[in-house]
Amino acid sequence: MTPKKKTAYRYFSADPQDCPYYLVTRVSLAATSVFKRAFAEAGLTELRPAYMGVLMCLWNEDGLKVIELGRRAGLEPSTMTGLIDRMERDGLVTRVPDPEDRRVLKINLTEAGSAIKDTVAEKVDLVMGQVLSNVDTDDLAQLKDTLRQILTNIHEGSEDEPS
Amino acid sequence: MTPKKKTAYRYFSADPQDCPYYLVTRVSLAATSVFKRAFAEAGLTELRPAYMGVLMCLWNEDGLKVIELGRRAGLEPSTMTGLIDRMERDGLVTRVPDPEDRRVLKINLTEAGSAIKDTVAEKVDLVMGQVLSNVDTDDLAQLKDTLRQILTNIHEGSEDEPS
DNA sequence: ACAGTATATTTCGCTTCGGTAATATATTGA
DNA sequence: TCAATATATTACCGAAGCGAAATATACTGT
Repeated sequence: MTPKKKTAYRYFSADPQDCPYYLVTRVSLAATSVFKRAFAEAGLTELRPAYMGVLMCLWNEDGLKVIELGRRAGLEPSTMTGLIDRMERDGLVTRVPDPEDRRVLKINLTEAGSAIKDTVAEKVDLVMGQVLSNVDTDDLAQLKDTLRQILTNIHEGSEDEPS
Repeated sequence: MTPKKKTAYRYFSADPQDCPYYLVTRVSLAATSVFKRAFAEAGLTELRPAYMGVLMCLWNEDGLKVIELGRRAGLEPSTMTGLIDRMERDGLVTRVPDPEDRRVLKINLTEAGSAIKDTVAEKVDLVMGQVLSNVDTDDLAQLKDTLRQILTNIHEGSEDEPS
């Protein structure tokens, strides 16, 4: 009946709203924008969205080295350099040489970096609450599970597979 | 019993794996990386992940103006300029002045830009299939719904609300 | 001891994105 | 007609990220 099978793409769609990649990217960028504005409005001029990941790691455990911070925040070492540069410039962290291993620099919170913790935590929680309004608990849990599954897929796919 | 109520954050968590913002951002960047490598391996050296949104719009309807492309791809006009610059440099599109309105430039696909459609569609479908393996249809639909809801929340929140 | 390898960090170049301001053209109202 | 306003695009700047290569230090086996 069908002389030539029509190419049936499962994921390729002309409608961006139907493309998971488009949606994920858009949400990521839009959320970043929201955080940026929220911080500015709260007078947290020294705080940028990208700092959050690093700060949350350091509030939990101060003095981590660059690589470890990158691992926890999901960023490449080369990305960390610029990020730490800006955070240092903005007075949130300092680089402290490690006497035990002269290759490593430990990243330490400054007074200011420690002090803003509660303010930031409140603001982040508030923003997340707005962004996630009308998303019930189950759907949120489901969202996180699916995203984690996708990350697993990607990491497995990029591993060296033996012959 | 509890003399001072402990601050119970609903979303603020020290564990990135539990933070929706972290997960969404990570998936977006990781997926971009996968596309980049896949295109390189397929010999599509002139194609970068960011081009996909624009190309998909143009394959659907050629000759759109910059602003309209940006609206459909979810990008600011100022972002479009550099993107179109690179796409033009890489031989995928051209800027054509619109005689009806001398402010606008219509973006047209080149021969090369049209020609790669099928190759790209196949590759994208393949990559998406790998990235979304172990994610069943319902979960994927749920994921998209939730992400769309979040985008709606963000856009509503940033609208000018009357006094 | 030392050559080879591994690890930590940086440097450099590039992409991708947003925000603000400038420029050019259209449109509209008085 | 012409001033005010609106729209389309670009220019410029900074942030944020990746990847390859360079540099410095540490470790390991012989």
